[in-house]
Amino acid sequence: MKNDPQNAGLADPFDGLLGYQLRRASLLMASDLGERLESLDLTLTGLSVLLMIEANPGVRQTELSKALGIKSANLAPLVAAFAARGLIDRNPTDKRSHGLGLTAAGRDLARRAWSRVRENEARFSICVSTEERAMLRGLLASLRSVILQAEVG
Amino acid sequence: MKNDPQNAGLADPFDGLLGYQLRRASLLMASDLGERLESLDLTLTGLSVLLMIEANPGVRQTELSKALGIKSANLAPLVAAFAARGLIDRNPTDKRSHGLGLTAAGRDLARRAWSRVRENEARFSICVSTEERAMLRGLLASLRSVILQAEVG
DNA sequence: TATTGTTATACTCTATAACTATA
DNA sequence: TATAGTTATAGAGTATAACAATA
Repeated sequence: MKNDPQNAGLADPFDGLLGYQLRRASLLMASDLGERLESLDLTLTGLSVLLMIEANPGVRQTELSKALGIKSANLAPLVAAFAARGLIDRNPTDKRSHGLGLTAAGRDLARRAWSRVRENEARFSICVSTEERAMLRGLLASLRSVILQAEVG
Repeated sequence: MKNDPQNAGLADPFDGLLGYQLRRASLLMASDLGERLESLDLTLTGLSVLLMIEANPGVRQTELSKALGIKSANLAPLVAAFAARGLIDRNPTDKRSHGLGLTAAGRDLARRAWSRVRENEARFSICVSTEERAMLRGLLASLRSVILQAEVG
């Protein structure tokens, strides 16, 4: 595992902070998954794009951009690179947008990527009971509701 | 809040994944805190450096680098910039290393930064009961033990 | 020889602004 | 006018390699 911080002997002033605890846990799992994806030539962001297209065939880049929290300006080169690798195809909807879908090669890569994702989940899921997992999902939903509330109100 | 993903109408293939849930929650809180720190001219990384020095006066850069998971090559310019802003001083220990400490200006900035951190925690902590927070801390500890076990064994 | 700190450099991710073409 | 996609560019963060000074 790359870059796991070790607080050997130092006081950790962030230990009680929710945001810091989330960040540490998130970075640990992301680092492990990132390593598992290297041999597939996929980054975490690339993975999210690939699997989101797989789950939503015909999706447009603007929709993808909103769903993944990636600026459309940053999504463009990712999609272009996937197209260049023969992983996705673009079927025109109107003359300014395309519906994205996976090619056979793209579906095959997605299948192998899912396998790595399951390995990653399995490695860490032994730490988390079913109840804890449900709690996490509830926490995330609560966090997002706080945001939506602030933006609308 | 910048870049909060909105899965409007799209299937979310990652919804059940622990790593993805952690990532989403972590990025939400980090984004909020990052905005609160802008007016103090602090990034999240800069904050962690400042507060770690505050909690560990006399710490050397190598120790700081290990504790925060920042390469010493990347810590050097951060520390230099803080010194240039008059926030930290460097007291020589031997002739190749210095003990880092906060100046009066640094302590004042740390005080204001802590206030922003508490605002950030308060905004989201209404989502999390004391029991949930304890579970989260336990989860993080479990995750890290999985890593240490794999590295040693 | 190993350690501490530094410089140089490159790559990824993310952000804004400006642009083209189309609706 | 607004939308879809793209290009250019800049700022963080992080990675490795090479280096000087010191232990």
